Amino acid sequence: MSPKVSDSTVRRLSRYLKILEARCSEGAGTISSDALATDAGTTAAQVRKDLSQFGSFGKRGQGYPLEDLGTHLREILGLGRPWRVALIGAGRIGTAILGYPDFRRKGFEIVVVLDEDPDKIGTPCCHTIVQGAEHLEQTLYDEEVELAILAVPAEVAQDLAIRAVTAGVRGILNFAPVRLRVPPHVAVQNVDLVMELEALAFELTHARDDEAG
Amino acid sequence: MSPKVSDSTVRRLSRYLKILEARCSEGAGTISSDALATDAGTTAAQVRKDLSQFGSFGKRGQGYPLEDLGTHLREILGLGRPWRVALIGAGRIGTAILGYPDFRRKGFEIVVVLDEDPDKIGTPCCHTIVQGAEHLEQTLYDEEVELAILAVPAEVAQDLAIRAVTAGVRGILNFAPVRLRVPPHVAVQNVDLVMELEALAFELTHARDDEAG
DNA sequence: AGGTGTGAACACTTTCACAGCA
DNA sequence: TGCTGTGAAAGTGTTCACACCT
Repeated sequence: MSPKVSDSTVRRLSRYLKILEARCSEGAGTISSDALATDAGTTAAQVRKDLSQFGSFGKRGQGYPLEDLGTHLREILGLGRPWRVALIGAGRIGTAILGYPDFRRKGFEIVVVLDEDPDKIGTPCCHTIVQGAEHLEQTLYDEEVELAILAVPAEVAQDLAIRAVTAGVRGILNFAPVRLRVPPHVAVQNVDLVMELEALAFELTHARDDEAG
Repeated sequence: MSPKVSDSTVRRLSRYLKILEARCSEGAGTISSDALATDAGTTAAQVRKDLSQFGSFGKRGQGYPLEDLGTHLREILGLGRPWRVALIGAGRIGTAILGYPDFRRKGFEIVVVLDEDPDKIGTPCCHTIVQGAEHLEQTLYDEEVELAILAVPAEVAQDLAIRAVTAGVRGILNFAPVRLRVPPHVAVQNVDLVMELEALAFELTHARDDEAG
């Protein structure tokens, strides 16, 4: 039933859903693959291929029912139920993330915030109180945390990742610029800002060449 | 001379460079494609293919000279010279970025910080003073800014992006969850944290299926 | 032997084109 | 007629295998 879905497809599904939600609030009832493609910055054929991997959600001659497709996409992406998330590291990036309202809106509930800094422990931080990291395993296990956001210095990232996995975490969003070594059943997504800037630098440096030809 | 380089290749080059720099400080003189691959989480053949697109940097039977390859990679990625960067938006994410020391280390100098909040304007913020956004175009032009980091609410992102482009910016690192419409010569890299979490949710939701078969 | 550089094979993704249903 | 769903074609990225240099 699930014949491997590529990462790029998943990213696009995510984008489609956002577009649907925007249109839904405008009250339209249906959307064509062409319109979706334009908004998402891809092609109509791509949209149809992506969606057809999971079922036939459209009506020929009409397009896709907005609300219906939205529900399906949420189900496909695994957003049909809330996810319990731990934020590990309440430094600059960590607190920035905590203030981000979109997470909760999409069903990602940050139920634990951990930090090693004694000054931060006990501090209220956006609905939650910062806890120490000594009992990380127990806390994450008790709170039934499934996802962890790792916003800690590179030196301690690997250690904390393993401890989180021990506590039952199966997915990690990693902001530390290191390649985490985790068991195969654990999913990791890396966010490396320096790498993104380097990609920009590369593109701009080689722009002249591309234009020629 | 430059026959299109894929985005994944650029990301890997970035990783290779980081590994080289780490090894360089340990004082080793040479590294094999196999060792580089292991550290980078890819294959030896992939490493050689990636590098061979830009030249022959290795010595058969020995491997790649550490320092030499590092210099080449920096040159390839466009890190041979510093980049002047503007941070647009000094909110939570903006200030988190500003505190990130790795940017400067890699040659990305944040020379301007802009925000619309009157309370923030004039405030010192990590070596820089926050300026108002009214004269964005003039300021960015005067400071010869080439890259912009957009850390503002989604509603104003598109407008500020265009204004930055008008001021001569050719690359944008965008944190707002919107698809920016910019002229074709402008490079955009998006960082959408909700999307990353959704990718994790998808993977975990479909994990059972994958293991079967 | 040891390890790079590279064409050829393979796998995966995107685009095309059109049959088929409303 | 309009737009979806999909096999087949084209395009892109990765892996293999081996010639070749030290």
